[in-house]
Amino acid sequence: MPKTPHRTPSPSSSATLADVSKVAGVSTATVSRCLNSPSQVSPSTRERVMKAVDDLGYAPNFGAQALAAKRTNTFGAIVPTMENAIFARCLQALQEALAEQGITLLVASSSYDRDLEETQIRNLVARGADALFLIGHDRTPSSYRFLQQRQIPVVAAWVFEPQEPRVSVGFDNRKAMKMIAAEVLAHGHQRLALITGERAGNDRARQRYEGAMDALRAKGMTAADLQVVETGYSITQGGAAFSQLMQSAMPPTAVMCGNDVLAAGAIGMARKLGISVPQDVSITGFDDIEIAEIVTPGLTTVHVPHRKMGRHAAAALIAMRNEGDAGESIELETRLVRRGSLGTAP
Amino acid sequence: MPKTPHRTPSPSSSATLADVSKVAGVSTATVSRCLNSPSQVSPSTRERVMKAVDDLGYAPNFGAQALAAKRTNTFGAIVPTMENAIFARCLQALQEALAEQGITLLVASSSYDRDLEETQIRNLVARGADALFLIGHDRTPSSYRFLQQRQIPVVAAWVFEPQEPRVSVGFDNRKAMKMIAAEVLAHGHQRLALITGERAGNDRARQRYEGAMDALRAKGMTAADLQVVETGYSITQGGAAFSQLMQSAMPPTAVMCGNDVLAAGAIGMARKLGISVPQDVSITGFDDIEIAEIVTPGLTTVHVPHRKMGRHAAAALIAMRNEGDAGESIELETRLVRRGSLGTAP
DNA sequence: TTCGTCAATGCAAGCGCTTACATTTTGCCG
DNA sequence: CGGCAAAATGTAAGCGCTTGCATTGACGAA
Repeated sequence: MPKTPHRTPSPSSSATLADVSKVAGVSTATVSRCLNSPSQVSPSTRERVMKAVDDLGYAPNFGAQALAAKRTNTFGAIVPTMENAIFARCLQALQEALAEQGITLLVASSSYDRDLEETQIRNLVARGADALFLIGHDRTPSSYRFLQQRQIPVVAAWVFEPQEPRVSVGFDNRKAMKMIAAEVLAHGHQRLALITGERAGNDRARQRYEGAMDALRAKGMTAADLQVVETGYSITQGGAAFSQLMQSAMPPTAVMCGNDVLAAGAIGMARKLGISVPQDVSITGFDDIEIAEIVTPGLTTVHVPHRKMGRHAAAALIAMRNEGDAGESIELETRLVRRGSLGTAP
Repeated sequence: MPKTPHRTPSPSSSATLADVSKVAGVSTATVSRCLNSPSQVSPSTRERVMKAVDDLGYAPNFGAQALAAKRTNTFGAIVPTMENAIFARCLQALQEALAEQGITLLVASSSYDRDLEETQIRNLVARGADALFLIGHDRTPSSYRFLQQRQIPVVAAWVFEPQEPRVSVGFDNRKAMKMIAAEVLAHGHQRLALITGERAGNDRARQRYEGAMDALRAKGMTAADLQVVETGYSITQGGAAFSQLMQSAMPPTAVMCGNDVLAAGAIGMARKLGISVPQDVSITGFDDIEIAEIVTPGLTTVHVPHRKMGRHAAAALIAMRNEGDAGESIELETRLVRRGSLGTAP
C-alpha cells in the first residue's frame, strides 16, 4: 500500500478529500465521484463515504475544485450600490434564475466608481466567475480589454443600445425619461429642474438627461430652460439638492429626479421645508422601487422591469456560457406610473 | 533550458503565471514575488514583468492562490435580506473597515431561511472565507457544528447576549423594544398591536416581542392585550398586516412594528385606507433606516448603531483570525427617535 | 585577485481536487 | 465453471500558484 503523504485527519481542522478517503477506506477518486456523480458508486461504498464525510464535517475546497475542474458554476454581478433597493429586486430575480441551474451568484458593489468596478471585475473573474452581470455600458477601457482578453460573457442591464456591440438587457433610458418629462410638460410646468446623480461615468444618467431635453426641445425649449443639479446618489443628497433648488430666486414648479431615491429625498425635504407636493411643487422619480409607493404623496415615476431584467439576463448569460453564443440584446418596456407627486403647474 | 509543459500563451484565453514568466523571461517564482512582495525583485525585472502582466491581461487565479498560500484574505457575511436597506449601512461599514486591511468581503443573503443560511455558510467557507459575519444567533445546529469543526471565527451582529458563548456585537433587542413600547404606553394607548416578521428562526423578532410584553406587563397588562400579526418581511406584507388589523371590530390605536420596513408598509397602507397617522392610529418602527425619515409622518422608531456594529464586528473578526483570540461580545446602545408617527391615544 | 556577503533569481515540492486510464470485482451466460 | 462485459475502484497526472531552499552574480574588503 503506497503511503499517502497527507497529514493525519485532525477533527478540529478542515478535512480534505484524502482524509475522508482514508476514513472510508477508499481512494480519493471514489470519494470525489461519490460527491459529484453518486450513480457511479456502489450504494454500500457510497454510504460508507457519506458517513465519513459527515463525521469529518468535510466540505470541498472550492479553489481546489475550480482549479481541477476548470469550471466554477459561479456567476458574478456588480451593481453601483447596495445601499438602497434600486437593484435589489433585479438581483434577486437573477439569483433565483441562476440557482435553478445550480449556479451561485457572487455580488459586489462599485459605489458608482469605475475604478472600483474594474477592481471588482478582476476580483470576481479571479474568483472564477464564468460570466458577469453589470449595469450600464460605461466602464474603463481597461475593464473592457480585460473582459475581452478573458472571453468572459457579459450582460449589461438597465440600458438598451442596439447599436452597441455589447449585449444589453434593459430599456431605453432616453425614451423613458422623455416620456415622463413630456408628462410633466403636459401638466403645464414651465420652470423645470432636474436632480441627477453624477453623469460622468454613468450612461444611464446621461441618457436620462438627454431624454428630458428631448421632451423640452419638442416644445421649443432649450437647455437654459432646465435647471440641473448634479449630486450623489443618496436620499440625503437628493434632499439637499432639492432644498438648494427651492431656495433660488425663481424656484422650479416641477423637479424631475434621476431616480426614486433622489426623489424620495426631495419629498422628505419638501415636508421639512413646509412645501407641499404637488400643490407648490411637483416631483417625479425614476425606477419605481418600493419606496415610490410609500412616500407621501406617492411618486409619479417610470416603472422599469426589475425582475424581467434579472430573468432575461440570467438566460442570456447561461446561453452565452454554454453555447459560446455571442448573445443578443433584449429591449424591455418601461411605463409611466402616475401617483400623487405630479400635479398641474400652480 | 528546461521545457515547461504548459500550453502556449494564447492571447484570447486567460494567461497564467507561467505565461507571464515566459514572456518576461523569468521564472514563475519571480513573477509571483513581483506581484506579492515587489521589494524583493530588482526594479528592472519588475518593470519587465509588469509589462508582461499588462500585455497578457494576467490576473491571478484566486483558487490556485488560496490553495497554495492557505489564506484568502476574504471574509464572508450572510444577512437575512438584501432587498431592503436594513443591513446595508452595517455591511457597508464592515466592508470599508475590512478593505482597510486588504480583506475582501463576500456577501450572501439567506432570505430569512435557516436552511438556506446553512448552505450559504458552507458555500462561503468552501470559497475560503477566513471568518464570518452573521446576523443573530438563531441557526441550525448543523451550522454550528460545521463552524465549530472548521474553527471559523464568527461574529453575530444585531443581538447582544452576554450569557451566550457565541460572540456578538450588537444591542439588546428586548430592552430596546421595551423602551419604545413603554413610550407608546406613555402616550396613553390601550389597544395595542404588534406586526412582526416570522419569529420562528429569528431571535431578534422573538426578543422584540418579549420586550414589548415586558413593557405591557409593567403596566399590569397581559399577552391578551397585545394583538400580534406575524407576517413576512416585505413592505407589502407590512401593509397587508396593517390593513387586516384595522379592519377588525376593535382596531388598535397603536401599531408597533418589528422593523421599519413593516412600519413603512403600514404607513403607506394607512394613507391608502384614508386613516390618518397619528390622529387615528399611531405607528412605530425599529432600526431607523433611511426610509424612517422619508415617510410621512416620520417614523418614531429605535435607532440602532448600524455603522458602529459593522466597524466593531470587523475589528473583532480580524482579531479573532489573527490572534486566534476567542473574541468578546460588545454591547452597543440604541436610542429612541421621536418623529411624527406616534401620537397620544385618540 | 580571492573571498564572503547579500540581493536577485531559479528550482521544485506541494496545496486539494478531478478525471483519463488502468485495474479489479461482479454478475451472467453458455 | 470458465470467460467476458460491465460496474466499481484505484492510480496518477495535472490545474495555477506560493515558498523554502539552492544557486548565481555583483560588489566591497582583505
